[in-house]
Amino acid sequence: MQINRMSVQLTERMKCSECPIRHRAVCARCDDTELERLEKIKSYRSFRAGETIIWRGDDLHHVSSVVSGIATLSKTLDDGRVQMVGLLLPSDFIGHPGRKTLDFDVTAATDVVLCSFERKPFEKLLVETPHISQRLVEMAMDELDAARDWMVLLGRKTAREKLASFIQMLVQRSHIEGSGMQEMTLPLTREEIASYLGLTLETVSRQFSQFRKEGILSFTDRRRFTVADHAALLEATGDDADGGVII
Amino acid sequence: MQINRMSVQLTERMKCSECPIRHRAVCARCDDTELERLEKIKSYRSFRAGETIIWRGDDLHHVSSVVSGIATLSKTLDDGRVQMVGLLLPSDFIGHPGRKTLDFDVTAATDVVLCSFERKPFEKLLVETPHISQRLVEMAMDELDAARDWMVLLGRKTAREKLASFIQMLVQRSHIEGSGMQEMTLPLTREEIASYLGLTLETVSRQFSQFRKEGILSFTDRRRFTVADHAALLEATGDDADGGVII
DNA sequence: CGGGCTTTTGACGCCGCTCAAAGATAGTGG
DNA sequence: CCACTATCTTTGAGCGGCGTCAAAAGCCCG
Repeated sequence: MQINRMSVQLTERMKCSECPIRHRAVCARCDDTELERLEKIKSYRSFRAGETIIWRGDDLHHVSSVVSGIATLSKTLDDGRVQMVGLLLPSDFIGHPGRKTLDFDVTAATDVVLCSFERKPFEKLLVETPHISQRLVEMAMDELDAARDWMVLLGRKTAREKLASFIQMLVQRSHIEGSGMQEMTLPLTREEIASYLGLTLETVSRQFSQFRKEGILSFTDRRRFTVADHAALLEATGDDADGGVII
Repeated sequence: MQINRMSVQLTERMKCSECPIRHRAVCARCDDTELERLEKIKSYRSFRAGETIIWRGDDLHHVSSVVSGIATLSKTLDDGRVQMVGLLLPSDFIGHPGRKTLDFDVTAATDVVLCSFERKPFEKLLVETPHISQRLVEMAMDELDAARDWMVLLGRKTAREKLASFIQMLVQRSHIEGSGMQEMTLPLTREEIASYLGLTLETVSRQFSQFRKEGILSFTDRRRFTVADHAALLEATGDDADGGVII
């Protein structure tokens, strides 16, 4: 765990029309006029890996889209048990229209760049421009679907199935066309993966070792690996042939 | 489990303005004009306890609000393991704007009455009347919050904590003012509760017995009970003093 | 009264947690 | 550039909570 300094850095201005997440983020359906209004209240903010972006209960001054990097949402029980409740990838949205705090911590797992909007003006826009709330419904519904797949994983899957499902999700996500064995990098530590899967870090480590022994995964490094036997990985997820999608 | 006959029954017409869920359902923010448009495409449908309302993958002809009763959302793995992924109470919404199927089964846990809208016209309305999509965002966000609390329960809580949290949720929900020990009725069987909590029905039963032995719950019947020691129940949830809200 | 559910309770075993220690890696400062 | 330290990861040993299997008891409805 790294020290959480307030080292927010402003990134140079970028035109929405040139934004890499333009077509998938909350602004996806906006027309030029709406985009102009968004431009006025937006700013880019950067966070280093390990930094906390938002603490549970903090007053939210911004709502944001993830432009690059990976952030985690997590909840902590009184006695210190932690459960990750969300994984934010580029284009995902942070914020809860109608409320001014979040009930979980948001942390940068890797270096992260956010496109942030001031909350108040954004909520005004939300009422006035249907394209944004329509897109927000879609995104919230998709996230609900993902949350439900995740609940099946947490409630019913074995440690082996959980880890296989997690890796399969990573593969599907980074698999931007062009099959074949490409090297993958784990965006999370063993402890974070354990927190994601409702396991302990020791169990996660043991299951990784097991997959390595079985020739399903091949590690070059503790963070970098390739899927050597994709069929076996799918088999290990416990899902239907297709491999249930998680997020 | 009961046989799932297609015994959908039409309920007599009711004016939206007199609807018991008028102020909390998807139509909460609608003005009279919008309500009139909704009236034209709405119909009431009733289901008996145990009936399946929608099968995973079925073409959706309607989207609906629960008017009365309790419905469950559940997912089944290949080998038969089942995880409940949602519990629908009056005013909750069934449907996924932009898709024509659901990825889970919807089942009536008790007798259920739905207020259903034809899907196509509803989606048209969604684009044209911002009040509906705004309300839908709110509801989806609330459900996401609930799903996240649920993930903590599934991933990190013990059997005892899970059951205590479940009962605490029931108490909070039915506790419509007027404290004191009021008798509660479990809306689900042991098996359904187990499916909700990521446990087996035997473990649920054992934990109920344990709470009875400890004098925390007092049963008059296997479905009816009162909370005899509310402080101890809260203590057993594993949450903060307030008792984390689930859904 | 009898048959089918639901629920309870017991016996037992295993998966994953806990505790512990050593190994690998990266970052820091001399 | 290397030693030192902090962090992350691996691996082992042991145990306990919860799942599995089994049987009996309670309850509802015909």
